[in-house]
Amino acid sequence: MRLSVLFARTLREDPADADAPSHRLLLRGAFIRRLMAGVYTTMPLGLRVVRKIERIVREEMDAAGAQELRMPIAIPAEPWKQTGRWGAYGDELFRLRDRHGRDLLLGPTQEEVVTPLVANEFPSYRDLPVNLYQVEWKYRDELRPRYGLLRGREFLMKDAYSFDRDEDGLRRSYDVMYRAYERVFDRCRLDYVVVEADPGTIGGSINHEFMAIADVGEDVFVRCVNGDYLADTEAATPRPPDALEEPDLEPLAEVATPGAATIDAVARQLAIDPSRTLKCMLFEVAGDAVAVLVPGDREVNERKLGRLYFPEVVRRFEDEDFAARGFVKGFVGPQGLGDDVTILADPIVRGGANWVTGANAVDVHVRGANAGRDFRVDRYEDLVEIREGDACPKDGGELRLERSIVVGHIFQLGTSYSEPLQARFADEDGTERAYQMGCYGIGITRIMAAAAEQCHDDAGLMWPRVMAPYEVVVILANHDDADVVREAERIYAELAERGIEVVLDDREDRAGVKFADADLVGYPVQVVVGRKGLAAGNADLKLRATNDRSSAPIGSAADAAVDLLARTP
RNA sequence: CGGGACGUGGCGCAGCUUGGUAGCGCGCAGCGUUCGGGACGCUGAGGUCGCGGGUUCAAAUCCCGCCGUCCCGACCA
Repeated sequence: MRLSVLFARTLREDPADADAPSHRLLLRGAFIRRLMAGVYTTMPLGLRVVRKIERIVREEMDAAGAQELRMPIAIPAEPWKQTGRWGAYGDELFRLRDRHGRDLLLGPTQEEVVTPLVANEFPSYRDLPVNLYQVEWKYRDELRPRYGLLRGREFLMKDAYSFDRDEDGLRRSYDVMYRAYERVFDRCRLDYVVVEADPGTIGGSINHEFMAIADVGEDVFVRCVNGDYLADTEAATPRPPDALEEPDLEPLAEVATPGAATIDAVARQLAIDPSRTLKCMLFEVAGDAVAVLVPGDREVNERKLGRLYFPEVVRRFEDEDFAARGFVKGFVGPQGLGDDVTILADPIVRGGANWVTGANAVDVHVRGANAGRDFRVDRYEDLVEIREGDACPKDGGELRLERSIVVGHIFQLGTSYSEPLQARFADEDGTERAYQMGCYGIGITRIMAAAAEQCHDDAGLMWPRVMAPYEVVVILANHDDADVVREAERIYAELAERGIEVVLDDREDRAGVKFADADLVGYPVQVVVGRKGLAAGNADLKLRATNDRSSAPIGSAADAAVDLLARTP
């Protein structure tokens, strides 16, 4: 390819509405162009990157025994109504209606298509297991698209679906995919971690997230500095401090705290650290009141609480609840709560004594409240929001919060789709059973953005070899010099001949413009052919990954480029 | 959907407070000089000032409504 004809105009300045490095650089490098919020045209350079990622994914899926097919994007709503997702997916679903008034949707994921399909085609246990995948554009009307390709409303995803006879089979299929995913992300040279994710409200199914480390990532996870613990913030459990050995118990005493209805106000009035206070949060679960105790400087993680009571819904007390039960908002303390209130405490509370907490009366708190003596704790449960610096549950090491981008997510679905869709196969004993399903997603366009986040410097992108749009750029530094042109053309042809993906920058621009563009677009290797180098019989090379420059005799410039390419990550 | 900011040639911005001929830089086209880290000179093309309404002799500028975009939050493969 010659850059003089390539449909790619780089931008000299940062676009005003791009903030994240990947968004900024992909726009500037002419990989993508925005059409509307969260929807982008993939330009020729960008499409080459996408294709390369797809190829890696396809190779690993095929190697794992999955079979590629291609399912429609515009799909009927009926099966979605059966699984309940027509309603549950809410406004995120792109809905449309055909001329006959039938409801359709643009697929955000394809369980409702693939499941009935498999039930029709493979109705016997002898057909199983089977794993089907596709690489197709997905549509989700995100609440807030952002960061360019990182959260788009249209995005390219590889989605795979496994069907097994039983749970053992599902686990085997899942393990195979888990390992295939590791190979995909290893080959993509991503710095990533795998975490067992919050089972959430899907129903306690096992699932893992593959998360590429990036500052702009939307998902926060914790990692022990000693490297032995990784967890999603929604699942992370800090090691509680040791219980006090022989606490010097103060007497319980009331203290006036006029107007101090917040932890901060109480701490200020009494001149104590917020961590000395005991926060008592009230929730309503199935008509009963639940109190959660955490130190005043900590937050309750309501997702953890929700999981504890799933499928019951946990709701934070509102003003009416306080009024109805006679609690004083801002002055609630556990010592006054009756037997009808379940009192949960985070284990961290064991490490403290002589708490300052509400006295269950307006403008009054108490000092010296102690568990056991002054109030009871029905159960200790992990309910605290993890934070930077907490102790690792495994070795007590310091926990650090890091951000990441979810590039892959795999689930053991079980029968949660096959049951409502009545997708059953005949088992060996003749009975009908619902398929045990797994689903496995990889965000192709998201990998592209994540790689851009991880591989760039001030000058531009630094693609790993496997996803670079082209491997080598031959820069013709003086387009008006016949010798330079001849040598550049020769090296370009030789590299192409050797199967290297190469572009020739034959534009009539000054050398500086070409150098800047080469750095911006991020070709792994640059070969500069110009008058200056030629006078010494050399071509000059640059390895973008390190920005190291070198020279090679013009006659062996192609060899030198190939050698350098081999040194690109 | 809540909070914030912004919308002026392809891109980045000024002009708006105090209404009166629509500007600058980059890019684009032509000519010339330059030519290994985003050159310079001259000439030129290109704009419903997001859209609609209102005030006014007169609106990019003031008022009302809407739309769009980005950031934070809620939410989420």
